Amino acid sequence: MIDFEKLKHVFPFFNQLNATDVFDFLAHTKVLSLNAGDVFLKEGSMGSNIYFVKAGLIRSYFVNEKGEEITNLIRYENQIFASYENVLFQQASRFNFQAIEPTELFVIDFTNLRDMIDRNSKFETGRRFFVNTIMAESLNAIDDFILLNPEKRYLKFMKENPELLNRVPIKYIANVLGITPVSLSRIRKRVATKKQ
Amino acid sequence: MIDFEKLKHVFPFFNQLNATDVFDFLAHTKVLSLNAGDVFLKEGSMGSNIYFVKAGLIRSYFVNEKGEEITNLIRYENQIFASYENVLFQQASRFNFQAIEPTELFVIDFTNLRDMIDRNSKFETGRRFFVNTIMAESLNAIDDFILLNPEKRYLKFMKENPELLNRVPIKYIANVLGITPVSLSRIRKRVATKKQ
DNA sequence: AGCAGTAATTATCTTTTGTTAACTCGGCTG
DNA sequence: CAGCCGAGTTAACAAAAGATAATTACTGCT
Repeated sequence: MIDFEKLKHVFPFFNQLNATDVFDFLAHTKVLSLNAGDVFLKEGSMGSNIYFVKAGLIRSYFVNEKGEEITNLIRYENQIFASYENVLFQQASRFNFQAIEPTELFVIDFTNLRDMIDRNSKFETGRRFFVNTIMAESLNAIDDFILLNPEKRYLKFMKENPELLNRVPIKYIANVLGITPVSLSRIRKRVATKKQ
Repeated sequence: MIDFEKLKHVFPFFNQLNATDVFDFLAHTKVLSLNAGDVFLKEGSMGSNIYFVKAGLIRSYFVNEKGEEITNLIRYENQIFASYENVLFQQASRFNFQAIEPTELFVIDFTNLRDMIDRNSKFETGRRFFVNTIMAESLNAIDDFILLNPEKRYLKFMKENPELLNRVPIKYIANVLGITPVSLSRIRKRVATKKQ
């Protein structure tokens, strides 16, 4: 079942919804249950889904010219994500999306959401929240790349996502930080010895 | 005067506007004329303006703890920008915005734009275009930081903005690329000698 | 023209990262 | 249980970037 308390925490606009609104919302959502390793959205595929992580952990990645998988996004509980190409531009997804752990996702079809918005303006707040959240994250990420060196980016990432260290391969984190796994390993050692 | 042909080129939704729509739009825009060096939007200030560069060139920057100005955005003709904190979150701008050359900007108050959208749904297309454009740029920029090393980022930047080299101090470009001006200078030398 | 101030390059040295490969450690499987 | 495989660390070297300072190139100004 859906944990509405968490939803309210994450999506402020939920507080404004009455029972009818909630029913309306639920009618347009699906739940997707995944096993660890499942790729549920493939590079090249179309769609207009927005995902909300109810439980578990996913990553987005692609395969570079050397055949290596490069992870560019990690999402876990109470976070929201989408294939931006799909949702924003009606284009094929550039990335694969894979569950890292057993994962439960809410799936909201953005096209349906648009219908809902037309019928109920309260949902507009939710849509805007989604877009603004992604935008804010993206802009902050860019500023971090401009401002911080890899070590500082790692420290900030760990501060903001302390639990991830035990849940994903470190090489995924290295990818997201824009450095090699070997270099991250050295940074981690450096940081560990610095602390004492 | 406004160059509608250019506007149509940059903003597809303009093609859908009739004379009345255009009049409506113009009633909510202002033109801002700036001299080189003018700071027209200061860190800490509020507002909800979206800017369109009619002519000239601007940058966004902030001052770090060492007192150095760090440029994080450069915009020129037919590009659109805003203080995202202002427009998306009704918060104080984190950055200063300065004209680098004599510059003419269209200023569109986003609050007014919202009124316009309510009265005329065609403008919704324009609003979405603005948001999607910024979003796409941001997401691409992040992928570039993850994927490309400084040299490749520089080459890509120059390919996409060939004219900028002669119009802004190179150190601004270095900032945007997330490297030091000294390092960019070396990269430029390396690239130049490689070519022959 | 001469001067001043800033930008850009170059030089030198230190630090960090990339690359490749070896090695260790667990987990998984036949 | 032995063997395998992948993740993570470590090592060694090359390449690149940061920091600082000196030098050169430009621009604007009087």
